[in-house]
Amino acid sequence: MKIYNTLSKKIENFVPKDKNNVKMYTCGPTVYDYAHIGNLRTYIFEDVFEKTLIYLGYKVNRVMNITDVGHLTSDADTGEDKMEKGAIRENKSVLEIAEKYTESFFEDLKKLNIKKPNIVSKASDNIDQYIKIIEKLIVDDYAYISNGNIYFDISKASNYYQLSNQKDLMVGARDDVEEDKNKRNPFDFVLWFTSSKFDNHSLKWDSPWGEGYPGWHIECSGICLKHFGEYVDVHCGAVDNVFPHHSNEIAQSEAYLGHQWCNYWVHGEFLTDKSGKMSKSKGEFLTLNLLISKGFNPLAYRYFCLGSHYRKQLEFTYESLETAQKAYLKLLQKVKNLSEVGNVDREAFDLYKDKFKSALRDDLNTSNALTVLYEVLNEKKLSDKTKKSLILDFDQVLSLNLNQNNDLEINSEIKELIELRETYKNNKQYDKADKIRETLLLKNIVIKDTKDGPIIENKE
RNA sequence: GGGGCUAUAGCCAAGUGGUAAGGCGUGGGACUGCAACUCCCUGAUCGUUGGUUCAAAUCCGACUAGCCCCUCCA
Repeated sequence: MKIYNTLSKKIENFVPKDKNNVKMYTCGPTVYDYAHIGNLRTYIFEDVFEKTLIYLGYKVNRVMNITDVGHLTSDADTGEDKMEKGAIRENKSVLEIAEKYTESFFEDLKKLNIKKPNIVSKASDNIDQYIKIIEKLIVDDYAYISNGNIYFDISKASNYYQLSNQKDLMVGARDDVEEDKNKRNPFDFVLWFTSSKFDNHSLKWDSPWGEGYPGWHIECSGICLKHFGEYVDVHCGAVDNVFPHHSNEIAQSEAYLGHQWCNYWVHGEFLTDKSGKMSKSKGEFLTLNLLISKGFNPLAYRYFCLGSHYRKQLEFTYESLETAQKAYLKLLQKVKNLSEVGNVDREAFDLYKDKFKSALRDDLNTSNALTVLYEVLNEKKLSDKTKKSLILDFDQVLSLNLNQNNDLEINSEIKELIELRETYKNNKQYDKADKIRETLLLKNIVIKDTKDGPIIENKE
């Protein structure tokens, strides 16, 4: 398949190092608060990516980290730990915070039909691994100690600019970030914090450099190296990770390994709103549960994301989500209406499956993939059976629950009501007939009059 | 200040040199007691402006607008 590689800034052929086995690393959440739907967009994209690879015949081994320590708002001495901040906010321990939001994160993934990665690893479970890496980096002179903290020395990494081409660092581009005076070079980043920074930090571990905790970037490198060894095929995240997070990961990992490490870097774009990037501190904090409480189907949000391209910013408005939901429910309905009779036309099946594959193979063009789905649905020459098998096949990647059946249980009471309504209709007693329709609706049953008599359906 | 992205109908969006896919919505029609469902019909010359070319939404330049990153964020 073809995929855009941030490393080369080109669409490239994706070729794993080991034939059909793909090693995929995806940056996970920092679990200090609920995920907002912008965060979730990235996980939807990664899910589609993983499922596409599987659909195309690859075996995918995927690792994701859960950041429960070390993610600071700044390296400077005033920088706060996000986890610690969350704990204070909710008057809970850091561990409780981590547990609570990890759980809610995976609940969100489940609602969006996102497959859980094979391996999920907590940052705090891999301290030994970070220490091992940092020790070697110090020995090899890639890292130095300053004011108790260990920093990676960027001047030693010749490959540092390959990912972001970032050459001019504007220190303190954000007002709320202060410069870390302990660094030799502003690009240097922390590998290990010691107690010199925060005496009251609740999570700390022994290390050769004193009690402390790891920096944010070493966490992903550590977990990735631990599970995948010397090479990883593809590393994903959102665009804001390109610099500094992923640039730093490359620097430290390749310094540690002594050779090139990851061939493909794939990044998802942001979900924005009218004012720009979606964030937890600005504007409405849009969680998946909030959307659900407003009557949206989580999979309508997935459909909304699928309609766009992962490398394009997508602006969220309630209007467009409503449009997506309407289209999604309509799609479900149409698939539901397909009958199971007839045979599958193998030739047509293969033809459309190829089309669908081509769309995905083309840098995950999900929008075109959906178009193929509609093409199948609207093609008059195809039997319902063929359509249904194709659509269910596509749904392995799309994961839109298109396989819902319309198997509604009709008990005798309902049957009688329907028959009674027919009688009223025939007698033109429409007010009574409509009353029955309302009664059934209260039981979540929708009745529709067709040429062949009334049919009933579950209310969506 | 440095780095990068985007700009196609009301909305989402495909398109990577040969005279604009698809979805939603809108309007009209068929069906219906009404409604819903379903079906049919219905719209844009592609931010602006130069240029390259027989031919450009597609390539090049300028401009305009918006967004992102530069140690919180997916």
